[in-house]
Parts: sequence; structure tokens; C-alpha cells
Amino acid sequence: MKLTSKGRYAVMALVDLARFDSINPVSLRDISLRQNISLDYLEQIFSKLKKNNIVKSIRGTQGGYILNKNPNDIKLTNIFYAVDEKVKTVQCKKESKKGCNGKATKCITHDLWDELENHINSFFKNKSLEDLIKNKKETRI
Amino acid sequence: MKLTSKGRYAVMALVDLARFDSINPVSLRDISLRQNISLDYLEQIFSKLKKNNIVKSIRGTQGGYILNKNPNDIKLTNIFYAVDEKVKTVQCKKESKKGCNGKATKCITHDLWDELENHINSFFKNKSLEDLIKNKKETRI
DNA sequence: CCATACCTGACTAAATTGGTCAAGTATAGA
DNA sequence: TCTATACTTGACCAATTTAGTCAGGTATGG
Ligand code: FES
Ligand code: FES
Repeated sequence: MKLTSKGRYAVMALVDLARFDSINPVSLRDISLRQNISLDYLEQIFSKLKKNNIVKSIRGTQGGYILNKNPNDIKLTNIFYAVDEKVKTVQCKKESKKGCNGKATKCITHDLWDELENHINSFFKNKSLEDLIKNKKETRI
Repeated sequence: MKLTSKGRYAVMALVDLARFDSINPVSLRDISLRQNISLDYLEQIFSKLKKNNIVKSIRGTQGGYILNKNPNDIKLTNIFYAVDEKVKTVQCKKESKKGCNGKATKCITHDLWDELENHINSFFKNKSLEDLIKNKKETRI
């Protein structure tokens, strides 16, 4: 099981954004250069972050993005949800009554994977952007 | 991030094997039918489990596989390692001094992903096959 | 009016996944 | 000895996902 770049980049970019400025907008170009992430790809990611009210945008020269919430209220869960980085351990569909084996009952390891999923999600729920930037704020270069 | 079928099937099959019989060999055909996993695919998986001394094989009629260790000594970690189901959260290569951004220092989220990786691995290290079959042993049909 | 920077959608190469297929070899039981 | 069972090995492949690129837009401050 692995983390995809989309989720990794989203968190990276938001940490960068939060560290560098909390009032003035930060352009994706700057983030792209500092973190070495493709600008085009960042645009796709920020489009989703914006739809989920995690950031807001300011167009035009000197524009960019700003956090739309207090860093303490932005959990990794929220970020991952926004960019569709899902934690999926069970094979079966959650809504379905059927197990992944096509039978009426859940498979013999279903509960295990469910437990694992909760274990992982608890990590994401407890970690906020604020936790990640503590003592690491920087001033604009 | 998601669990792949290879890891899921490996655990499923071993739980099945351990539950159904601890002395007589269990054939992959039986496991395949009970758990609804492709037989050909199971063969690939068990070839790896055997190489890692988790199971041993008995050829011929009435043959099959048996656990090669006490279920208590088989942790999920061992199973996943055997079938190459890796937990990979960081992007950078662990040996390399370079960060994922190509720079000399680790990226700003490296430590976070490393912490996540440890969090997940601790789950796998602590869970044994024995934990999964407690009170669930069945007799051969 | 123009440079900056957000915005949107289409497209794609490469890797991974989740298998299938084919051709064996070893062994127990009839 | 013959045969059915079941392990063994390696090649192959279709579908999906990933991690982007590309080509256009649109809004705005100076
Ligand atoms: S994972 Fe849910 S039934 Fe198998
Ligand atoms: S994940 Fe290790 S340097 Fe970025």
C-alpha cells in the first residue's frame, strides 16, 4: 500500500503555503519552484482544495492562494478527502451487504482490514496543518 | 492509499489454511473455492510464502500446504514482506541522502510520512495469524 | 493593454495490478 | 504401473491508475 503523489503534493503545498505567509497570497509558481512540483499538476490539486473550501484564490497580478481556515482546523483527513486520496483497505463495497467473495457474509478478513482502515484514518484525523508548521514559520523571501 | 489484492489474498488464504487444519495439508483448490480466489493467482502467492518459510508444501494426491511456524510467530509483517506488499509513504529513496525534491535536504513533509509509515507498520507488526483465528478454528468439512 | 496568475478540460505515456495460460514434476492410491 | 491430484514455473496480457503535459482560456493590478 502506498501514498500517491496527489495526496503527498497537496499536503506539501499547503505546508509551504502556511509556512510562508498567512496573509498575503502565495502563487502556485512559487510553491512549484520551492517544492519542485509541476505547476500544471498543482493547478489541478488547488482546484480541488478550493472547491472544498480549504483555500481561497485571488486572481490577477500579485494573486495566489490563501488558507481559508485556521491551520488548526485543517486536518490531513480534510486535505486527503478534498483531493480524493482515499484509504481503501477492504475489497467489498461498504454499502453492499455482500462480501468481497460474492457471498452473503463478509469475508474472513473483512474485520481486520476495517480495523486497519480505522487505524490509519485516526492518524489523519488527529494531525492538523498547525502541527506541521509549528516552529517552522518563515518570512517571505 | 490502498491495499492490493496480493496482500489481502495472502492473509485471507493463510487464515483459511490455519483455521481449517493445522496438521493435514490443505490444497490450494480448496482455499480457492472457499475464498473465491483464482487458483492460478494463489499459486503465485504461495510460491512466495514458501520461499519465505511461512508454509511448506506436500506434493501429490492429498497434498497441499501446511503452516511452517506457530501461528503466533507469523505476523502480518512477515506475510506482507513475503508477497512484496510494501508500505511506501515517502517518495524519496531511503538510502539516498537526497530528498524527493532533488535537493540535498529532505522535503518539508518527509518526517510526517515517515511517522505515518511507522504508524501503519506497527499495526502489522503486532498482529499475528493467531490473533486472527482465535475462537474461529473449524474442523475439516 | 499587458504581464501575471488563476482556471478548465482534454489528452497520454508509463507503471501497476490482477490476473490467465501453458507446460511441466512429484506422489498417493487403485 | 497407471492415473488423478496438486504443487511448480514462467511467460504473457488487458484493464486501470498514476502522474503528469498541453492548450487553451479568464480576471486583475499596474
Ligand atoms: S473485504 Fe469486505 S468482505 Fe472481504
Ligand atoms: S518524502 Fe523524503 S524527501 Fe520528500
